[in-house]
Amino acid sequence: MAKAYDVMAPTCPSRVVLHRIGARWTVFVVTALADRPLRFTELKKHIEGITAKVLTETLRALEYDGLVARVDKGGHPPYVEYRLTPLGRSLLEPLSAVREWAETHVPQVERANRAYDERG
Amino acid sequence: MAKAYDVMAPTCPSRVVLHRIGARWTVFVVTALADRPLRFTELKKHIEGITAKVLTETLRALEYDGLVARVDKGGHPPYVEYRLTPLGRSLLEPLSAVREWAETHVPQVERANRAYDERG
DNA sequence: CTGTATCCCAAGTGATACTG
DNA sequence: CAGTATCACTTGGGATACAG
Repeated sequence: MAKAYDVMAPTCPSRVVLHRIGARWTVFVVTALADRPLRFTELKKHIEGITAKVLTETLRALEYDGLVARVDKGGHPPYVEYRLTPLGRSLLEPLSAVREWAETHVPQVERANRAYDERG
Repeated sequence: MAKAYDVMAPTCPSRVVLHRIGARWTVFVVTALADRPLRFTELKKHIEGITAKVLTETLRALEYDGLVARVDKGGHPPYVEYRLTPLGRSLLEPLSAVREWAETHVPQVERANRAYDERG
């Protein structure tokens, strides 16, 4: 029996999903929420360099896809926390593997870049 | 001792690497080359919907980063094949995990989308 | 604190046509 | 077969200011 979904097929919905989870900041947010829920500002501090606008967009997208839950606890000042859903948690391992690959293979990639440049 | 590289740091080179391997078509090319080397046209046929221009750009980027080797065997008509390097092969497992997650979780994501829409 | 609202820009992508 | 060359276009992303 054939696979139900195949990213190699141009109209397969899995391409949409793959594109979503491959969005620039997804891996950062999911990684940051791995251990515990975080509030908006905590997330922003954790993911250095992200702007409020982009963080908001990323969180909305993840919420839309059911990867992150937004929990509004109300009060003044507002208290909102974000946590991984079970679905989001299931993505943690694959994404962490990619993130770790990036962190551990910087030297090899840089070496390859230099080699390529020297060859012309 | 602290990690040598940390994607959460805004200037860390691992962010560049992560961005590169997160490029739209990287996962497709790496996946396609998992089992055997492929020629340009074979790759293009395999990854349905990719254009020659984008495939070329993706292959050049992967070559630059040392993930893919371009082997020109000459002749007429030209015979060029692309194969994963050991470095590229080491990326295969992480990327396949992400691709498989996308392929297996389409229903859950679609359900979350509907739920979100119904809530408003 | 938790966001929105604008505006702007560069990069990425895609369609099409062409070449060695 | 294995690409290049253009061009048009969209989208994502960043800066900044503001609001409930």
